Amino acid sequence: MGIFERKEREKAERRSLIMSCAKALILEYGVEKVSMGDIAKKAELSKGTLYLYFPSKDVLFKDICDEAAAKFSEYVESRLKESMSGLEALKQYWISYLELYGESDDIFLLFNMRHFLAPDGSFISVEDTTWSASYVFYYLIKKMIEQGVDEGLFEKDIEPGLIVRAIIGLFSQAVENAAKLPRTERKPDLVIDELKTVFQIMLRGIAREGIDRSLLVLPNKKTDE
Amino acid sequence: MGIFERKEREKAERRSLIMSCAKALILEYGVEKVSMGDIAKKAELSKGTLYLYFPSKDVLFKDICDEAAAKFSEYVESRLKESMSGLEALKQYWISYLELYGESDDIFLLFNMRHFLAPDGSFISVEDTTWSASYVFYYLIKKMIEQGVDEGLFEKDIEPGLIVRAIIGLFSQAVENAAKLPRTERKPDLVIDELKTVFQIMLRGIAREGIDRSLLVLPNKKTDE
Amino acid sequence: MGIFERKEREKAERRSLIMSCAKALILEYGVEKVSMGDIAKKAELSKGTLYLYFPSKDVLFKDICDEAAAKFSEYVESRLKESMSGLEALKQYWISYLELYGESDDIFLLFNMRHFLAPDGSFISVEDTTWSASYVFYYLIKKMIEQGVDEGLFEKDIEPGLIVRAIIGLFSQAVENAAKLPRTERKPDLVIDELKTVFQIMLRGIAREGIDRSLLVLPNKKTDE
Amino acid sequence: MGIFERKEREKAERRSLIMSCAKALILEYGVEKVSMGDIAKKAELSKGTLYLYFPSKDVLFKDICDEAAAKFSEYVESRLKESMSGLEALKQYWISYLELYGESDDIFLLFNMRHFLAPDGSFISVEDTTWSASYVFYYLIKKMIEQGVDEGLFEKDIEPGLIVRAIIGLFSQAVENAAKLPRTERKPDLVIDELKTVFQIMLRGIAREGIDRSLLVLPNKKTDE
DNA sequence: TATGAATGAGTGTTCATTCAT
DNA sequence: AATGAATGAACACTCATTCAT
Repeated sequence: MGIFERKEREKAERRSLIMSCAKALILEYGVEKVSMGDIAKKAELSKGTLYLYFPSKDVLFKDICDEAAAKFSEYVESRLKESMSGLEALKQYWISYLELYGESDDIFLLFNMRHFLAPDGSFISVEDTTWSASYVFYYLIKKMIEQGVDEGLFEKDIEPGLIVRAIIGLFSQAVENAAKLPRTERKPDLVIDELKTVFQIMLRGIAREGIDRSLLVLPNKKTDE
Repeated sequence: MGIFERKEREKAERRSLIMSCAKALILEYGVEKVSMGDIAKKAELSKGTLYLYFPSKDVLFKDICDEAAAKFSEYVESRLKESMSGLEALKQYWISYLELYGESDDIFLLFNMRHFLAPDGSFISVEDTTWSASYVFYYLIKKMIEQGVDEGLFEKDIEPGLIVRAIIGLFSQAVENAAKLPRTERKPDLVIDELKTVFQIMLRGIAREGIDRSLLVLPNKKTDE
Repeated sequence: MGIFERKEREKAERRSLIMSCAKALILEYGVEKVSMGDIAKKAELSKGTLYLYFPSKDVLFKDICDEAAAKFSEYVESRLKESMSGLEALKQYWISYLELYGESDDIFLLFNMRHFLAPDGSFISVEDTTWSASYVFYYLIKKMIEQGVDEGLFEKDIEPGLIVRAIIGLFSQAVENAAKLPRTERKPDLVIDELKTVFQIMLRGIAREGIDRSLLVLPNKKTDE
Repeated sequence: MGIFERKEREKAERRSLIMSCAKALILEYGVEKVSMGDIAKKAELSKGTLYLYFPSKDVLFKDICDEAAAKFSEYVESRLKESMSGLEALKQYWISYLELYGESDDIFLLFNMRHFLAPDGSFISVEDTTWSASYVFYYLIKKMIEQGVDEGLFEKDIEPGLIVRAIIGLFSQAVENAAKLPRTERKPDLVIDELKTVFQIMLRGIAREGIDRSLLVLPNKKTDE
């Protein structure tokens, strides 16, 4: 009975090895430039073996994307509390982003690969099958905004879905642009600053008239409130 | 004396034919997927002929992009008046967008191809050489926003460059996502609505506190003042 | 009656223009790198026009080669006198070579293009149809050597044809190698020196035993005897 | 334990198959005319497969050349003895040439491909990096000649390097010209005879005055000394 | 006669995918 | 399960030659 489990575990490990090698290469060279051969070499496996774990390059890349999305979702969700207001949740989302951005490259992949993997219009409808994990992610933010609306912080007539898509889009862009630079030239702080500013502008833009803007200021690393 | 002109015209027409076939294919399948062979087939020309009009694929694509950008720039600029306030100019920009969006696909391409042509981080710096016509375009909006700041409409501490990049980014996304849909499923009105909403939110977000939001409402097709 | 002649003359001039443009390009870039398009551009003619004067690229190149050979042959022949001994004739050949080498590039082409144009073994048999002018050229030297044999200067049992081919081959190589260098780096004097040395060695090698080697020394620019 | 070796052997065989197909085509049609497609077809492999064994056309051709040069060098070197005089060594070189010429086509390629691989003037300087194996080959002969000079057989004032280049050049030509003929019409004996004569003439030409020419006669197949 | 736009087979090279082992 | 050799279609680009004008 132990043998089967070990096999399963080893299989999962291989799968995971392939994915992490692929991720490393994508981050180094960009999605378009990475070939199955490159991944195989990096993973010290044969090209054929890759196809034992993933039916195609597209699926491999999609899975990477999903995993990153799931990881981020979990990260955020684990830090949310029932008692939080919509705004607090959004701020926590931002902090999670900041933290994960510093810690791991997954956040990069999550947004960087969107164009490769979402060929059917995520701006118009993220609600589709290919996003799977991202789906959860999308709803997470959407719920925060809806809660904000309920709590009277945001305008009643906004479409939360649309806002989420815009936000995700802006985040994606920041990452993509950063990713296009040679790794050494990336200035994470600059990207983060820009993102923060734009995020804040979005929040202000959807806030009810008369809301005190100082409430909408995003924290820098830890909520200092 | 007419013969030379006719030849010139025919040449220009072929050039234009190639460009429009390329555009159609790009809109249908995305920049990355379109090959010179595809374009040749669509234009019912030989591959070799393409190279009579464009020295390389890159130049062809760049020309398409420049043309679209130039067209839009001109369109907007021709409708701007010295006397306009920053806000009025921005509204006029929006109207031009609306009108051109209905008329031609160029606006699609303009944004859709950004990734192909600006491989060095336009979010961080749109100010690069490869954008040429887009360069003008970028500064156009930037000036409008700066004027708005001067006129006391927008917050003094915003970075206009950053805002422009965010706006351009959002527009690009909308277009890209629309472009990814099978042509038949595209709902232009939906895209326009989304865009309008997001644009308005951005404007609200950068507006000085206390500014009457009804001033920032974008027109639907004609300025209703 | 003048009209026909003028036309003929103009035709010949065009032909000649094309050839000289082609020659210039061959000398600059090497035979393999020159295309019909390049030649047309240099001659300020259309590609089509080239085909009015030459049925194919091969023929054009062959004609260039023949012309150069003819020119050299004439040059040498015009300087030969009935009264000359075989050795004197050979020395005169060498002088002609030297002089033409300094004056014009034809000598370059003559040998440089051999490989392009003589795909049927000139070492084994120069006596073939494609060489035409070179044919004369070949026999010229052959006769000199034969005369040298008759005069008791060279060994009786040598095969003059073979010797000629070897000599031509060595000259060709020198030119080819010089031609491969960027024009600026060519050191004509070096090539000439090498050639002279090798030519002398060949003469010594075929001279009868006991012949005074000082007789076989080639002049430097003018026979100083 | 045999499986790895078999794989290796098969791999080497394929590599060798590709090389020999390429060689056959080069000999049949000339270096310039042979494309990767041709080679693939001849080897009954796909074009892609060729790139499994050689990273580029240039490398494939260079490898062929190197191999031929190495083979010949080895062949000659293995037959040389410390005790040999310069002249004996040169005769042994000639015998090796004769023997290998009869046995394999490599000798053909060695010289035939010179133009492809030494684009920077081997007559002027064979001493360049691209020759690799040929480099050894060149120095081999040079040393023989230098030894001959030391032993008082050859003139003191000759430049051995120049002589080697001339000799190599003549050998190349013989091969090239032979190669240009349709295979059926090649008369190896004729070529060999011509070459022998020319080689002997060169030797006589550099021999000190008064040296007995009968010493310089090259053997026909076996040293008859 | 002269043009030059058009052709189309050709070049070397890459890579996702398959399959016999 | 794992391999990696083999494939073949795809890529951007070139150029000698033709032909309607």
